[in-house]
Amino acid sequence: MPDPIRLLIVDDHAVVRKGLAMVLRLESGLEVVGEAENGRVGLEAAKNLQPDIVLVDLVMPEMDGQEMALALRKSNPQIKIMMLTGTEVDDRVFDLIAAGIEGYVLKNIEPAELVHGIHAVVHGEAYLHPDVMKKVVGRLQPQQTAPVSLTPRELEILEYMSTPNTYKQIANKLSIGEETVRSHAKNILEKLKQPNRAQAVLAAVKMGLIDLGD
Amino acid sequence: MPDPIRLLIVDDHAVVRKGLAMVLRLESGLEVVGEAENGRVGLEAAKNLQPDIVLVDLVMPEMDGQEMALALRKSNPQIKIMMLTGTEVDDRVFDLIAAGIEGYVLKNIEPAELVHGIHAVVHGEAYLHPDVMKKVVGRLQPQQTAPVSLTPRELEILEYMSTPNTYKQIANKLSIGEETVRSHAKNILEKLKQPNRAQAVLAAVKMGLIDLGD
DNA sequence: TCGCGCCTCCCCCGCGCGGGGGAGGAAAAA
DNA sequence: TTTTTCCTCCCCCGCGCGGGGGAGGCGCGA
Repeated sequence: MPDPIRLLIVDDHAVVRKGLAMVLRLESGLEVVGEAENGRVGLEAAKNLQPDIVLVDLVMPEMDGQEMALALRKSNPQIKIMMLTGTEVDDRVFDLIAAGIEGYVLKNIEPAELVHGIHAVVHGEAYLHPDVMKKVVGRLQPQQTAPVSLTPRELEILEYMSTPNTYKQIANKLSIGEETVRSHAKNILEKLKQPNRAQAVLAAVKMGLIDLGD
Repeated sequence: MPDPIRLLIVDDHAVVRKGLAMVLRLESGLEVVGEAENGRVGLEAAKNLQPDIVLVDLVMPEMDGQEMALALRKSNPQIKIMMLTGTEVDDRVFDLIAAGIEGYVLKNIEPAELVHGIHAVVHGEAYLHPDVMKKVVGRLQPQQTAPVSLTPRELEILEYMSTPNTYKQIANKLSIGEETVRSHAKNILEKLKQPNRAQAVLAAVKMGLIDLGD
């Protein structure tokens, strides 16, 4: 039997905190080494206790889960973080994921599933609640609802607009006149309601019309 | 007890296909309604059998899993798709996710976990194998390795450069001279090796220096 | 003390680009 | 057949921007 996973619970609701601790203490392989009632206290506790993982409630007074997570990630990046939140999936999940937070679960999760997630996160995996994952995956998928309708030619021009090519160069590559390209570009800017080429390309990326291609 | 989930298995290796079918048949709530040995046959079978979900091997002769998945998604979008693949996570996972494939598991998955994933997918959730999810999440995370070193001020200017603001407007917002902004911009373009503002912003997004913010 | 990086500001030049028009032809829809 | 959409091409104008210089002040580390 390996060393138990040392975890810290940070939640402003005592009943939730205690309940969570009680449930998790029943699990072999887990050791609740501390509790905290807000982000500020939790941050200090994490630094002192050096747990393997911190369960943090997202909404808290004084210092919320997001703030704490970002601060903790900065000061002690080796400590894993699992975010807890209510039933609705907050949009901040994307900021948190972008910041490298490994776990994100809703409070309606089954204890067994939470334990599973804790193990996954401690072992270096990412664990997202199904609802969260769905949302994240959905974000990855291009919006199939295209509020803007670009013609095939315009879409083609738009892709070239995301390259360093000038309109003249684009024209040459497509074997059409520069004025034609400029004409398409004007229509594209109007359709996308963007003031210039740079913004149009950015907007197009957001809309999934074109991709970065890495 | 609700109606069992009707599933179709598509894999070119008979032993894998049969084994999978046998294991899944043991599960109550699941009904293996068909098997196919490649994408072309599988596609026809799916259209005829109208299963709830199709388990598709990614690598197959004649028509591979990706082709089949895309074709099936087009013809019968209500049929869920779960992709099976070897141990390594293929880069095509991103294309598949982008195409709206709901599931993606590796063949080393535990049967119980697979059953769990099947249920999840049929119920409208997305199910990705932990390794796959890790890779996907990793893609979402900005690269922390910054090969280019911009000064704090330059980074600030760069963020403004991703907005419709002109240099003069940026200058006003920062309460500095327009020439100063232009000067920073010139340095930024040089450091990023980008020919113009649009490319610089795109490159910055790719490098994770700035985010789209949606 | 002497650099060196950073922030600040200035000049000139040329051109790419956005915005305002218009026009013709081909193909698809009405 | 008429109308509409799309692609093609043209004009003018103003200005934002990229590229080439230079310069002064400030703080920090050598």
